[in-house]
Amino acid sequence: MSKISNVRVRFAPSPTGDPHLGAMRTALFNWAFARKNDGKFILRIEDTDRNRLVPGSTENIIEGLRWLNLIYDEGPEIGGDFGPYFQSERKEMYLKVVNKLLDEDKAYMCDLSSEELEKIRNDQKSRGLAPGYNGFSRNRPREELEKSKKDGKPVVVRLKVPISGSIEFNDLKRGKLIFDLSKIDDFIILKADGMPTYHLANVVDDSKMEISHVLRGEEWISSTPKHLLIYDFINAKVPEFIHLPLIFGKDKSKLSKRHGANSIIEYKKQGLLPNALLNYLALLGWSPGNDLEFLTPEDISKLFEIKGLSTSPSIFDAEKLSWINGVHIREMDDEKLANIIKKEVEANSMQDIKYIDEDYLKISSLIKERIKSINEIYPLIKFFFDYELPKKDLIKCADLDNNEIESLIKKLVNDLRSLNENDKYDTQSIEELLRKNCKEMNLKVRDYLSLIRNCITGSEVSPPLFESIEILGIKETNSRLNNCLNLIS
RNA sequence: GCCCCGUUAGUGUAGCGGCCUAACACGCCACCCUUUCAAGGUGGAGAUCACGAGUUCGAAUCUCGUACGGGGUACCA
Repeated sequence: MSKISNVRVRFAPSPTGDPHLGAMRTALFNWAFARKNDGKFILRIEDTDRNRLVPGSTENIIEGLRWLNLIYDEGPEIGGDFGPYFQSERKEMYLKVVNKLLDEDKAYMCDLSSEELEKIRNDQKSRGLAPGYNGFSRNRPREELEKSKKDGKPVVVRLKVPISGSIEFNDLKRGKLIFDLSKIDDFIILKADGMPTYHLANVVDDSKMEISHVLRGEEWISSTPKHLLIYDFINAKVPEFIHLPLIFGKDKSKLSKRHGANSIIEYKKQGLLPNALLNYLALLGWSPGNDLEFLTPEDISKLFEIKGLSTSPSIFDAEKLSWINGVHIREMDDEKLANIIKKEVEANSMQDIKYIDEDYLKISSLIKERIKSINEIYPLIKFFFDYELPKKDLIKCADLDNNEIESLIKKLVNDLRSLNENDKYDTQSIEELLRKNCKEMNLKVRDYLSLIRNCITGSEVSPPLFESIEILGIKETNSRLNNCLNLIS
């Protein structure tokens, strides 16, 4: 596929809460589309609603994008040629546009209050009519409205939407979409507090920032005719539109806290790898067109096509996310995983760390196929660092009594000690020793080894035993075995 | 209510008029491997492609209708 030239796309969230999955997937697709076509990816903060603004959420959005490594070329803290990138800092531009619209009679002021509007709508509903603005101020003289404003009445500016006709656009994925203008109200473009509404600010900015393609959520489809109207009224070039399907929870309702984590900050805390989240998100509503499932961010940015997008909403599946996180962990280099493990140990262990890098490398290869998230690392290898004696009833072996178990462990301790004296021991010699002892006692491998495992790790589940003993060292292993001896004698 | 979008196994997707008695992946079940747990391997259950008409020699694929789901209808985005 040839590249599209001069691509400029944007991710334009409102700072009204933590960045959620759906928003991040929109960001991902925008990012991928930009990268694919050697275009620019822009972050713009749409903070025109001062009431819903949540302090800190802009920072969270930025942190989220950073964590996911969705690097933007222009944005709030890094600037760019089309700034500022906070809508609240672009008020003058909107005002200029609005005034021009007013002068050209393409917009008009209205002094109806929210309460009055509400009353009108309720009245319409009760009479079985479609609720909406009734055009109250559409033909009133401008001076009258200017006076209202001077008198301190809340005055908004509305767009003069044509009474009839239709407007259409071509969604790059969904095809031609046609809307009847008579169904569209004279909607508000400038609020009484002097802030623009989304519709106005969004169009002005996309135009001024020379956005070429708008990839946004499906919830915007029905607003698109409004945007088209504004583009037309201000004589601006219309970008291409691609509407992305929504993401739902298991019960087909909008994704929320009830469905598990929704904020991507929470996913970070849950031990997810950013690349795995990206991989999963990419597969929700998009497909490279074949059976490929393991995708790195680079793969996504190379393979991304509008054609591969889906048009129907998808349901978020935490289990598949978890699975793909496991795949990404397994695909990771041992060195990289070893570093992560080290950090997890530093964060969790009470003891002094007594292992060298080589040990971490070994641990890494032992556990990489046993974990599906970073948070599972420490519980699995805790016994290396913070040993807890097993419960008494874990010191058992087939139907042997305590005396037999005691002599069995004593023998092992002795044998291990002499193995240690011979110096060089490794996984193989440890394995040979244990298997030999097991055979001599006529025990099932399974029974014998689980006794030893329980003693040494304090748990019935652990990474492979022989390797674990090697890493632990024979001295430490024997000390633990002796502790268990005390427990049953 | 009105406007708009959508509908392939429980979930995500593939399919783009004949290769479809519908494929892959997650999940589920069984078996194999195996020192536990995993991972891996093999196999299985699970979809009359929402339903009904039509176009066509032929439809999951094209058209229309219905049902269902969702979105919008705010001085929210």
